[in-house]
Amino acid sequence: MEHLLNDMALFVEVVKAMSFRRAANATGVPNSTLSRRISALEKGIGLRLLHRTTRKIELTEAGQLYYERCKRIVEEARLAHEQLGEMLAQPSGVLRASLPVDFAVTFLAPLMPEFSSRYPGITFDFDLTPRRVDMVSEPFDVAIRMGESQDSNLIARQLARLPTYLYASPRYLELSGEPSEPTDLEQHECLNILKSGEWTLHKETQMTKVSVGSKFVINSVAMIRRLATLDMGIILMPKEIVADDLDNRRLRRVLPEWQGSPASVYAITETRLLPAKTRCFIEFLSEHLDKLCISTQY
Amino acid sequence: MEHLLNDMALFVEVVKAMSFRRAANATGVPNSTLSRRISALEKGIGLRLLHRTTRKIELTEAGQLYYERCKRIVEEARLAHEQLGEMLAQPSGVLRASLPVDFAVTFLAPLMPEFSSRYPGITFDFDLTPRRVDMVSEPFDVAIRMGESQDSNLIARQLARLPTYLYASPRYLELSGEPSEPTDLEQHECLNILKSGEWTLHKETQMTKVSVGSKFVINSVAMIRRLATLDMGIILMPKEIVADDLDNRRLRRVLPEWQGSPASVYAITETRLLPAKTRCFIEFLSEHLDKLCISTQY
DNA sequence: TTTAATTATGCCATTTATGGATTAATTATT
DNA sequence: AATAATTAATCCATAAATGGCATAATTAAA
Repeated sequence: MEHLLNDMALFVEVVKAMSFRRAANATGVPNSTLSRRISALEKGIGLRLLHRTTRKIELTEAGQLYYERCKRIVEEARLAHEQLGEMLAQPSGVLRASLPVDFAVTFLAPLMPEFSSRYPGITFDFDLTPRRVDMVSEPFDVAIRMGESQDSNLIARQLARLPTYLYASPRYLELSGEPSEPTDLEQHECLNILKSGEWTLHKETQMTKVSVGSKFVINSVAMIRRLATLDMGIILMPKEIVADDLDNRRLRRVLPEWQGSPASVYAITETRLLPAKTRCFIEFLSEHLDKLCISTQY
Repeated sequence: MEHLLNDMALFVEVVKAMSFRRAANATGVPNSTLSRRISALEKGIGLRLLHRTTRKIELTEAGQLYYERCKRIVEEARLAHEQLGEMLAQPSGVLRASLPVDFAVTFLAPLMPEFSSRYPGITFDFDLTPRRVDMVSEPFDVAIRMGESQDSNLIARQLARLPTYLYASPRYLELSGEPSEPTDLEQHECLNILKSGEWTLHKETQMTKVSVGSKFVINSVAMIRRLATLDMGIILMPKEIVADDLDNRRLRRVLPEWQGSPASVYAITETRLLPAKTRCFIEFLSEHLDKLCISTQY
């Protein structure tokens, strides 16, 4: 009793084909179903729409009237879906993203000129407030997170695994001595994001874990990096973050044979049913950050 | 995967209520169904339409766009159905009927002034060609038939059972003698529709059958009646048919204690799903012919 | 007139959707 | 801060729709 809308579409098909059978062939809906659905529609309305003879069908007066209306309605519905399809295919609209400021400044900013010119229809609304994984209540299209963000019922796609390296300022190393083995780090001030107590280091096939300590608990990469340039300790992070400091010799690499566990970058969305703008953004980031990984891996 | 059209309507309801629960209350569709149908719609389109939190829902960009389209489409569909509903309720249009000429002249014609003024929106297309029960191929809204017309898969509604009486011209009775018992009829020229050989006669609780013969096989009531007025035999028919002849003394009743089996009048339609014009016509005939039956029964 | 072809519908086993109660989760209230 | 209340999503037994096949009925062709 509530299939009226869909039956309308079937009715339009039958009338267009002027035959149940041809409509069945055209639509893939079996003729038994067509026949039953049209009958149900007629009963639902209370009027016969088609005069059926075994050889051909004709519209009744009511059917003629109804068809004219239905044709338009079904057509408009098709257009509505197509329009949404374009939204799926043609990236446009406002892209609302929540990102860590350090990721935005270091990785995203350099990619924006190309992205923006490739997808001129997209405008941007970036929120760099740290850690806001509300996603469900906040109207973000996507959030970028670094580290392991395993929030339940959110979709996390890994964009990159950035290799990390150890850095310190020349003056810090002068004062505290340069470590020559990973275990030496336990005697040093190791500035870490949050208060985790263990760094995993790799050298070719070797792997070792060192528990590291620090006076600081800080949730800002920029601040940790700034402290490192002020000779406050050793840091472990992707080289891109400290590229400037390396150029200016404010920092230099420590234990250059060793590297830390890659820092994962995730794009987090509330659903997999994404509009084109979001899909393109994530895809673009994934491609370009992947390149970055490969180019710096070795 | 093919419920898109109906899900559109549900989506509109949910958005109007801005809540699955309220939409469920408003529409009677359980919220579990709403939830599943909206999800199916989103998967079908490939885009999320609603941002759901446990406390409230919001439209996504795509949802906003889609809603504006859907609202209009659903509204138009509702209007289309209402318009057809009016067709059901407000009798109008051309009424195409096939009727026996004798029925039309004798019974229908006198009723037409009242019917026509009660339903001014109806115009008429009467076909008085004898016996055309095509119905399915011919675009008749209704056919009136007298006698027993038990055509399969056509809907026959009995409009009246008209009592029949025996009539003959005074001169015929002079020449052939006046029957005093039903069995006397077997010696007379009994003019009959078609070539049936038996008349069933009633007198209060008595019933008797007489086999009757005639030189004629005729399928026209008018012709039989004309022959009777020309002293050619005895006829058995409703009194209304011969009312004029009775007034003019061209015919008078024979065996006045006896009457024949009632002649049934049927309205035959192809379907029960009738537009108002047809329903009103049949209803009107039924009422007025019924009155006729009762008034003449005794 | 007979034959063949075409079409809508009835039937029934299978697939699919439904709906009431439960669950998980979040907001408003105390 | 903790509780209560409200809401959307999930589960599963039941109900309904589907689709392939057979049938009836009719027209076109032979």
